[in-house]
Formats: sequence, structure tokens, C-alpha cells
Amino acid sequence: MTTKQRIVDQALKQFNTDGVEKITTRHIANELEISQGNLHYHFPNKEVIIEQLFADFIGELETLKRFPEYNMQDPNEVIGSMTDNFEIMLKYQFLFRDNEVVWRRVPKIKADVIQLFQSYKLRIMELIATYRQSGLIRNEISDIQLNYLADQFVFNISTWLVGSTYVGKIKNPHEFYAKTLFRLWLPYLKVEEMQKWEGILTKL
Amino acid sequence: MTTKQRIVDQALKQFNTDGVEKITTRHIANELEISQGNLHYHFPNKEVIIEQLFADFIGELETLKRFPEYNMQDPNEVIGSMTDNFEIMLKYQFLFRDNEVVWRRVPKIKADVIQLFQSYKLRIMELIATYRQSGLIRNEISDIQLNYLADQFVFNISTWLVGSTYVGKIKNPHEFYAKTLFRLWLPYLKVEEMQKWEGILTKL
DNA sequence: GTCTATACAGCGATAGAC
DNA sequence: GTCTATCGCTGTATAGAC
Repeated sequence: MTTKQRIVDQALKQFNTDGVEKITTRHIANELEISQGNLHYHFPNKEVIIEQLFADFIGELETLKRFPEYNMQDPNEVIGSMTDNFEIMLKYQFLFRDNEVVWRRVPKIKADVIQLFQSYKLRIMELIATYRQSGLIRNEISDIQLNYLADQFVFNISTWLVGSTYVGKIKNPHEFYAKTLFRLWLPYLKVEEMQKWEGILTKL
Repeated sequence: MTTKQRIVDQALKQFNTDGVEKITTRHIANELEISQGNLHYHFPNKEVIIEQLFADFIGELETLKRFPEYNMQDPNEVIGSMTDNFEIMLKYQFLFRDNEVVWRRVPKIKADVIQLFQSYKLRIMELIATYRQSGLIRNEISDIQLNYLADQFVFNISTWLVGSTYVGKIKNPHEFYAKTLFRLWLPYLKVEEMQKWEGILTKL
């Protein structure tokens, strides 16, 4: 492994555990037992390390299957899709837990993250439309409320890493919160479908 | 106004706009046109200022009417109750936007905030039980799902200030998100009730 | 209570030897 | 590519005069 890669890996580790504002280039260098001078040879400053980590995050997201490749009529695949996404977010959790700190240092990341979640909303709205055409969704639910449902999905996706700290430790948080996210659907489904989906959930 | 109070007010202002990790005692003193030495006479360090602000936050929360004093059968009062809470959270928003940074500096605040939101969950569960007894809630909804609804309320309350930054600027965010929170109820209500409540919402 | 002055530690960044 | 040495800046904290 190259020194450059070791720096990135170690930075991620320490950002996640100790916070991006506390960890300095010195801390990272010390932990790796290399000199600061060496670290600064590879990265001129902390911002560039953060940018690299964000690029890695986006890169990993793009290795995932795309929505159309999942069979979203199958609840298990829906949960699987969410779990995959959440696992990557968990790996780069400092980007979301300390989002304000990161954004103040590297404003470009804010714009990119916002755009990312907006694209999620579009995909979820398409999914809702599909479910509706398939007759899964209750007829009494208004369009406004369905748009709200999409907002709630995005809201949960974008803030679960913050909200989870209020709840406490969980073994596999990415799996747990994927299932939690899935529960958002239930009261919007027709009764038979709701009970079927809830059955799947309790068996997992 | 005493110097001590002026320091607290100015600190809150700058923490909210520029971030608690960036603002130092020097910044606050400069902005107030007093010396650092003077500031340190009143507050030994930044942590104590933060603790003071948190105490003020709790103090303001306690001036609110308590749940039983609201008529929670009246949707308008439900929204009003949420709006009141959100307004105070908005005033002290750095505590929630930069929660991790604050907690790393003053760990006690983390424990207190977690406890606060847990007490919210209990109150919401009581409210759900009341609504259920009044026959407002759909019979098909399982107990697990109702517990989940309470979790969703707490989740939304604890993270709305984070989630709102992903959405964009809004004039009166505390009002807007109180209404948003209110919409969580709708798909859990019996149809006639749901339509009544949704009607109230669109009129506001 | 408020000021000036100062000490001290830690961070970011660079120069220069190997 | 890696090291040591060092500089300038900023943040925290204290001493002492008024």
C-alpha cells in the first residue's frame, strides 16, 4: 500500500472516531509513524484529504447497482438496496455526522451532497409512481402526501447517521436503519400489502 | 445589559452563523470590542460559555406550556405546541447542527439531550395511546408500527435542523417544520379524520 | 471590572539535507 | 520519498496595572 493511500485510510479512521475538527495533519502523521513533512508532501493540507475521501465515497456509491437493476417490486430487494447505500454512508460517516464542519471547510462538498440527495428524491418519486400504478398504494392518499413521503425518505436517508447517535449503539446500524426506512412505506400501502410487507420485516 | 450577558448573546450569534469550532474567545471579544482578558474574567473558557447557552436553552424550554395544558385533540394546538418547541431549538440551533462538535467538547450535554428526546418519546407515546382510545387511529396499524411512529416523531424532532440544511432556505423554518412534523400523523388516521386534518394543514 | 502584556501550546506550512 | 528543523500564526490562559 502506498503512503498516500495509508494517509487517506488513517484520516478516515480518525475523522470518524474523533471528529474532523480535532484531527490535524500531525495526529495522522503520528499515528502512521511518518513525519508531518512527509504527509505534507502527499497532501498540501487537510482540505485536500477531505476532498479525496469525498471522491472515494462517491466512487463507491457508483459501484452499486442502479435502481432499475433492482427488482423494486420485491420488498427484500428494496431493503437490500437501502442496506447497500447505508453501508457506504456508514464507512464515510464523518461526512454526515460532522456535515456542517466539513462543509465550512470545503463548501463544494455541500453542493454535491445536496445534489446527490435531490437525485435520490427523484428516484423515490419514480418508485412511488410505480407502486401506485401497480395498485399497492391506498387510494385515499393525496398527491401532496405522497410527495411528502418522498421527502421523508430523503430526510431519513440524509440524517440517519445523526439521528442514530440520539438512540444509542446498534450492532449493524446500516442494516437496522435500512429496515427502519422500509417501515415508512407501511401505512401508505393497502391493508393486504401492508401486512405482507410487515411480515417480511419481522422475519428478517 | 451586563458584560456577561453580552458575551453569551454574542457567542450564540457567532456559534450559530460561523460554527462553534471556528469561533474562539478572541472572535467574540473582538466583536464586542472588549479585551480577551475581560472575557476570560467572566468565562474561564469556551466550554463554560457553551454550558451556559445549553442551560439557557433548557430554561426556555421549561417556560413552555406542558403537554397536558395543550388540548391535543385540537390539531391546531398540536401544531402550535410543535412550533413553540421548534422556535427555541432554532434559536439555539448550533446545539443541534453542530451537535457532535458540541458533545465532544462538553460530553455532559450529549447525555442531557438524549434524555430530553427520550422524554419526548414517552410523551408522544402517551399521545398516540390517547388518539387510539379516541378511535382516531386506523385499526389495522400494529403496535410495532405505532411504536415506530413515535420513533419517527423523535427522529424528526431531533434532526430537523440538520435535515433542513439539505433542503434550502425557508422563511420561518420552525413553522414550516412543525407542519411537516404534523403530516407524519396523516396516514395513520382513519380516512375521515385524515381528510379533516389535511384540510386544516392546507388552510394554514 | 476592564485593560495591556505576555507566556505557552498546537497547528499549518516550507526549506533543505539525505 | 522521507526526514529534521524551523517559522509564523492563532488560540488559551494568566499576571499585574488601573
